[in-house]
Amino acid sequence: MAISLGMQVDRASAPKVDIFHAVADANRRKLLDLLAAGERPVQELVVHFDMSFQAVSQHLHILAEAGLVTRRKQGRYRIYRAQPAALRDIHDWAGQYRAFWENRLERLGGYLDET
Amino acid sequence: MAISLGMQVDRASAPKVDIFHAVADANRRKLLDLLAAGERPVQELVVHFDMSFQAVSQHLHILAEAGLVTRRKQGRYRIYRAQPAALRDIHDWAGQYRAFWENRLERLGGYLDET
DNA sequence: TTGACATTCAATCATTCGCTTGAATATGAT
DNA sequence: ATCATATTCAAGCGAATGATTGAATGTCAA
Repeated sequence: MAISLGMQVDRASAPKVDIFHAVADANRRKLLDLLAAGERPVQELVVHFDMSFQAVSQHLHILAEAGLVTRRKQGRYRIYRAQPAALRDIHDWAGQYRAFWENRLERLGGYLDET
Repeated sequence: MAISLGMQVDRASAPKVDIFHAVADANRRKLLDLLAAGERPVQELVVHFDMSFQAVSQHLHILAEAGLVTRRKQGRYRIYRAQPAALRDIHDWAGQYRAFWENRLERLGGYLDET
């Protein structure tokens, strides 16, 4: 596949922001949900928020630093794409406690109180 | 069942703290992990942190407000117990993106860009 | 009763957060 | 060239966060 003209990709490196923190904000979760439906320029995301354009941009920046989105420059647009593979960590972490809501177990693992 | 002497239970009501926020802090996640092995008094939790006793107490307070732990007074101890059923919400939310890390799909749902 | 222990309450403080506004940069259209 | 568009950069601000310290409360032990 040839390289598209005027196209440049910012690759994700080592995440600088903790994903738990990135996802703690409801607006950022909403952004991820919107992007899950398909990549979008910032413009199309902003309309879903009652917030300034720049504020949305800042949230996207944080998501990018957490490795949850990547962006691609296309003309004067920045097209953001969801990259939520990192959410697997969160999924797995929460999944450790599955027994608590499935079987109403009160304890996990093999530990016992020795008091 | 008769009421145990010197025992009192603080029941969880409607959570006042968002679980995503409660879990955003690494120390609080560590507390949950410790408590998953079995209920513990604050004292036994503190030793695992490089932090003042009171700071740990504050974190436990936040976890309690999020409904992720309950506490029981036993003598002069406060025994905390994990109640991480609410983590199911987080687990389910992150699970929405499962396709991203399982099949490397780049899009979820039925949405398409109509640009 | 006196004192040690376990925990919370309360005040304080530096840092971070989420947001706003205004300037800067870059691209496309005329 | 000029101007509008799309987005980021940067500075500032009030509010929330995470921690500390000291005082207060309650329980056990001598």
